[in-house]
Amino acid sequence: MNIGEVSKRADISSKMVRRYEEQGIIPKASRSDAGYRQYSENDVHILKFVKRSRELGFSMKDIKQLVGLWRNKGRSSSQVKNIATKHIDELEKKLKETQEMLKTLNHLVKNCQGDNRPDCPILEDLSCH
Amino acid sequence: MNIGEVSKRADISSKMVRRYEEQGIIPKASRSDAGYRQYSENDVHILKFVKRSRELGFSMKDIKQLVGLWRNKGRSSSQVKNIATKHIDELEKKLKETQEMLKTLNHLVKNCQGDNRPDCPILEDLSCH
DNA sequence: GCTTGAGGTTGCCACTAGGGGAAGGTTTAT
DNA sequence: ATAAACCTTCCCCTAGTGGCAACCTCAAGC
Repeated sequence: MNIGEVSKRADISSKMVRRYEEQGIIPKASRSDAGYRQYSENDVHILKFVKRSRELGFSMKDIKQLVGLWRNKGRSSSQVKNIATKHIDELEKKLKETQEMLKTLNHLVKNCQGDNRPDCPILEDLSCH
Repeated sequence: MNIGEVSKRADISSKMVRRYEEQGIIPKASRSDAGYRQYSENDVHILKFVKRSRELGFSMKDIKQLVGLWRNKGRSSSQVKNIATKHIDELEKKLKETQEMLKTLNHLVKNCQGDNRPDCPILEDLSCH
């Protein structure tokens, strides 16, 4: 399988497949005589794993570790759980920050007339802190 | 005022003050004979405006427009409101995505024993989609 | 056999909003 | 006079991706 095929099957751009290889997230692909990367069904499976991990917001660093654990039958589930728990903490922090921003922004927008006049509570807030 | 002073007063690194100038977000500073950037109270005010905007999550592109509107007394508050409303929409989209991730992750983590055994529902989820 | 088009290769630049540091000039205090 | 603190520009780094350019290869049609 060439990179175009594996990329279609895993729904990941060829670009990112090469990048994952560079970063050591997926094993180095073997090459054809012409230097084309060659892939197997197993590679599709790994790439789908990576894709699903990205969809859950894991960083590349986390995903590298997760793939390693996935392929290591001697792993402890506690190692996986630790990575996921840390990730949850980070997402919750970001969530709270976003909620704070939205709270303020919604309040400001509600009080802004949005007409032709220049008076604007949004700008007033931004300029006074 | 040199860049160090203005940077302390606005609580923005000197690095970013220079960068905001490059990007046209703040006006180009005049220079001393030695080439040092010179700032006024008004520049501190603009930089605080930028900082507050960042705290509310606005992009640099948005902030450039917001600073322009702030300094333009002929503005319409509707222009400001439009920028803020679009930003709210984007934040809400991100918020929902993060909540979705958290929902899944919390469910997976809850079902993972986190012990010495290799069996792990988190890895099972990641490998099956 | 030759051309054309699709798909592969590498490498470089861009974006988000910054951080770090080198190499060198200036100012200020001792 | 000299050292410390400050300024300048320039380049590289972060994470994750898109896009482009130059070049190579493979398969199909004429």
